[in-house]
Amino acid sequence: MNHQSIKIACSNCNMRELCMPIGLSEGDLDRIDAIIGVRKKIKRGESLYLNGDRFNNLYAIRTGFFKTCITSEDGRDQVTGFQMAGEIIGLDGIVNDYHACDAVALEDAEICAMPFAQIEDLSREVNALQHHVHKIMSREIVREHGVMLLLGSMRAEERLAAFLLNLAQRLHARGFSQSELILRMTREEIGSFLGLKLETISRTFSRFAEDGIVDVKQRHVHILNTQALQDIVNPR
Amino acid sequence: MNHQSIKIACSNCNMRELCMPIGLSEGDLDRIDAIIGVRKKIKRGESLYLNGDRFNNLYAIRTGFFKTCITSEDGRDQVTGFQMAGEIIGLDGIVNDYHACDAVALEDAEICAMPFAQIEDLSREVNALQHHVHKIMSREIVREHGVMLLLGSMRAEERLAAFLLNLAQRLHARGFSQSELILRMTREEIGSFLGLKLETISRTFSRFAEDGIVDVKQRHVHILNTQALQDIVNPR
DNA sequence: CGGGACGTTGACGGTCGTCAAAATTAGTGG
DNA sequence: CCACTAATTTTGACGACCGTCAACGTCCCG
Repeated sequence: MNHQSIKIACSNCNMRELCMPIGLSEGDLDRIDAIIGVRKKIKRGESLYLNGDRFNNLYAIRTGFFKTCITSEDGRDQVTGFQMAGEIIGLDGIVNDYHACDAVALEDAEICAMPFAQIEDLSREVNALQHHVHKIMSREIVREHGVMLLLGSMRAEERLAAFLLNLAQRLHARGFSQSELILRMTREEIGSFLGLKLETISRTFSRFAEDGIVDVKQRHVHILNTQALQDIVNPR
Repeated sequence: MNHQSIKIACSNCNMRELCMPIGLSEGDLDRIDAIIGVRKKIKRGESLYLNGDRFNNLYAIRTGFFKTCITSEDGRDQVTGFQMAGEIIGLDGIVNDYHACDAVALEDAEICAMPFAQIEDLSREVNALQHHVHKIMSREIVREHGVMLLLGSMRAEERLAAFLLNLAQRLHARGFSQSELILRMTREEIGSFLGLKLETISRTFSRFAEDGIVDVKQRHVHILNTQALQDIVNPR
């Protein structure tokens, strides 16, 4: 598999500052580079792993966009998150050695597979890596607390406003526009994540558009009034 | 502070198999014992930590019952979980060095404070401890996925049935009855956790009682028909 | 024994889900 | 490149579920 000319390495990955600890020495960075196993392309619609798959790797997203979702016994579906470049997925697999959700690419994507056993080995020697792994997991726990607040106590407009602001903020941190974004997921997937039906998502988008808060053309969203969205999320 | 006769040690803690990795050597267990800093009593209604508090410790619950909750800027409240003996809380603080939620005792409780810096130090040397910490965090992530499914796609009856089954199962794992339990939290706190209002909790309890599924007297709950609860959660 | 917190129940209304149909877009194969 | 089908989105009408408001009942603790 040596047919690519570009060296695969965290050291020259432009997502480094997002998924790696900062202030690593050259040597330590090289050691981390060394445990990146496979770099793989995932086509839109394909899954990186499925519920029940044996857990071996964490995955760093290099490019592309994923959703993670769980399905209950009786077929209920819940999107638990949307992940973009620089984010780490697969943490759900650690506890039982089997993945507890599906990770599906919403657009063509590239990931770096990082064998978790090697991460544990190396993090015993590189303190910054150890702490970084802990922070990533803690961040995910805190993020999910926020989703619980959203699902447990917000109305449809508030949920969608919070969702849009969160997406825009994360995209902006990656160098994209603060106000223009392309949704990589369907209304149904947004609804599943937000605990609403796709019709409600569509209607709420239409209402935002009527109110001049956003401009929506299918999956192209232009946020015209960020403050208004914030006011919807956090009514004084 | 040497006024207690009983030695405080994981080695003689009856919650050990719940909060410690299994198969540790005597020596390793002693080393873990050594990092347990303070054992503290928390009275009902008092908080172990609050949102914004500096993060220093993880806490193992020896006895008692806690809730964790977050409050949004505009005063919305969300209970993110209920924790009982043998469970670890405080993981939310790792990512930013500040706690991101409140932990409040719902009955008089005792906790062991474990300085996280020392946990990281020791887990570099004791592989089982390192992996155990990872598993605890991953378990919390997976648990929260389940809560998201509940909040995002279940109706009131289903949520309460799932909640009761979960509580009963965890209490049973601690040697209590499978079918009888005492709720340590108010209807309002149950409602906050389940994304429902307290009146809905009360009404749903009444409906379960009418149907002969549970016997409810204030906070005493007797599950008369576990299968019926499971059928409510997972309709065929 | 009294007061406050907690719980129950009823009536009513709003938000969002359900069902349905039509419009628009995306994807596929000829 | 176009035709055709499938998938997605929008919009409307209606109803169910749960929230809101209110009153009352119960328990606990000082």
